[in-house]
Amino acid sequence: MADKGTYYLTTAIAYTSGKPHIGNTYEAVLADSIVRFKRQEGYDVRFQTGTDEHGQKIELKAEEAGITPKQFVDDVSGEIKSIWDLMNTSYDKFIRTTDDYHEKQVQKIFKKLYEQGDIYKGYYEGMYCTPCESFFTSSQLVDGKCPDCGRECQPAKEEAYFLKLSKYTDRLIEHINTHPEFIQPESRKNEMMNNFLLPGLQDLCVSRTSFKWGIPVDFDPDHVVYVWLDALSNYITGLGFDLDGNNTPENGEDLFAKFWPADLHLIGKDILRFHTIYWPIMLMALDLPLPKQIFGHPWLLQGDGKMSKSKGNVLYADDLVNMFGVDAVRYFVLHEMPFENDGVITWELMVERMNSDLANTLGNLVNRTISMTNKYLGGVAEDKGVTEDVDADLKALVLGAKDKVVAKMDKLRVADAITEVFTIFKRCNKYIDETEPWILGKDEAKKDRLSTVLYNLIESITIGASLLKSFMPETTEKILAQLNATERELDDMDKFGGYVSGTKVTDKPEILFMRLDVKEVLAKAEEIQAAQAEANGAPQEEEEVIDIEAKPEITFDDFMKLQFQVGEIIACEEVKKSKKLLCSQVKIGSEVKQIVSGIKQHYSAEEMVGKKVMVLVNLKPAKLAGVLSEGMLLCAEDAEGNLALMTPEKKMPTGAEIC
RNA sequence: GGCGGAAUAGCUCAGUUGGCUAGAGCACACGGUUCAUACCCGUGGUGUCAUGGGUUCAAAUCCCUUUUCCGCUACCA
Repeated sequence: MADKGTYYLTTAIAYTSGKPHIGNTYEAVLADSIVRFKRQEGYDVRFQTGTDEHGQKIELKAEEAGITPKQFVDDVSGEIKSIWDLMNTSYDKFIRTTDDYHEKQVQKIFKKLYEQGDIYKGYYEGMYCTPCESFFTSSQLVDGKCPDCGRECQPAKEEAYFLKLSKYTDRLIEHINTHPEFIQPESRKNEMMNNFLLPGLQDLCVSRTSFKWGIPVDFDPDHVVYVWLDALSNYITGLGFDLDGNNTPENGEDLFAKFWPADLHLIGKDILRFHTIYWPIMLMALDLPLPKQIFGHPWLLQGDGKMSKSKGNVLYADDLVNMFGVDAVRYFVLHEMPFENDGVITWELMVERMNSDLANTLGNLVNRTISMTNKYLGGVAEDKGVTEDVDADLKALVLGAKDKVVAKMDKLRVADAITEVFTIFKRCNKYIDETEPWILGKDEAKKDRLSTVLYNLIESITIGASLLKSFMPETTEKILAQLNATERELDDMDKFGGYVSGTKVTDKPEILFMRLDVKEVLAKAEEIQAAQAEANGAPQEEEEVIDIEAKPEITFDDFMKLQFQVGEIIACEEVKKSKKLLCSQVKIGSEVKQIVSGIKQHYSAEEMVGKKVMVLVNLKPAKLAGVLSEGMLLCAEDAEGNLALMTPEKKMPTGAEIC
């Protein structure tokens, strides 16, 4: 096999705040199928994945669980690794951002950038929510309030270190413009350019003092390194990179020298900005070469309703594998994912693909071929050279498949590549109909033709199964074992006839993929959902309790300053410019007030009309999204941010005082 | 609000620089077949290619109107 050079691929490192669902798992499988194919093509491959383990969220989760952050991330990282293993991903390196060599290099990088003036100390200004201990930008606020808890935020500032981005912006724009393949899919390029690069970048905050669970800034111990400088560096620290040039070799090899720059960073489309702007600038500041390509893949979404842990309808890889098997799940996530748009996953769609593609087209083909070989030829198909016109068409298609798959994979069109492989199997099924072996089998004079036909089939399936290896490695093995064939190298796929004539196939063909009944699968899925809901949401449903931060005590006089009345909503419309606001005309006594509320996601304008609600009447009028609001509709809010309007429990006239 | 993208068969989508009767898969119907996991093969669409207009010998493909959906909008990992 030709030596094609090196190929270094990374996935994003998974955040260890909880068990990854099938959407996260997809990325690992996609990456795996790409690197497996590269290996098949003859590249010297390095495949790195891992976990991102720092941050405030983890500190809080660990505290909730009553364990140390390290214990917490050890558990979750282990779970993620075991899912990656379950999915048969062939990573060479599983990095953790709590690994000591990583932490050490991040500290060195931080210090160097500080010393050369690319990182400076300043103040991080923003809106601060005291109970949540979180900073937000003004654009993140919802109606001027904390997006997490809905309470007022105060302008505040915190000492922080910043990475200067402006210095490298022009170079980055130049790089992006001269390397059209750098950002994939290309449509994302515009978003980065128009929203960030061209208007000018704000400097990036790279340290925090508000929590401790992070890599300490060694020369300023009040600070921990914040998120991206830590997380993104994994791509080089995982190769043994050392800032002073003393790279740590692995098995005697300097991997950084060998594999950097990366050929592909495979990430979700939501973190493209960090990989196409901040990471390249960090590398420029370190005077290191930029990765060759960054591909922001689309998401795999749940079909029926939003994924929610409390509903118990989150799909996890292990549940799917239990139901369908590893390769079927791999096939599904790879096949169902279009290139630029999000894909959909449901139990029904899984069953459909499983039955029609895997059981019917592929599994049944292998099965019928082997059973005919046994039935008519005692399990031994020989190439007797008795050909007919139909053979040429079959051979042409089978031999042409490799180049098509290669072309698709070069463009990272993995779903299309799999489809190309399956055209082989479909063509084989047609070939059986064209040649009708069961008729040949009845005529002793046609035995040589029959043998040739079955040989052609076995040879075609051998090639098809070998091409399938990157996507469904276990299936490839099973098929080849049943045919007693050896795997065909990619370079040998331009010749027909590699299968050793006269080999005996298995006399006990195993079913590769069992057909499934949709109803049975859905019934089992419901059991899984119920179990999940019980594990995650049951206590909440029984009796959910919410504790909120206590506000300072007020006097009765303070309370009496507030005027609450029953109001009737007589008209309501959406505020056009806003995603969250509804504008209501509220009749309070004989007066009508206009009130804007952030409840569009919970109530439609139509259903608002006619409701009697609790209104804070003497609130100072304010403009929300340019619309005047003369009061406030009061709502109860649960932990997930769902709102419920307060309405009088008995019939009350509009204008009635609430006291 | 700003920038960008998309609207094609019941469903999911292909349609390269404008050019032969607009395609694939799934689903559905009918026919064939029986080696096989009730499987496989064949046949079947009058689709206003979202809308209205324009450029052209020729437009799903280029330009403009309108409508609807979607993405991004900065420090969230």
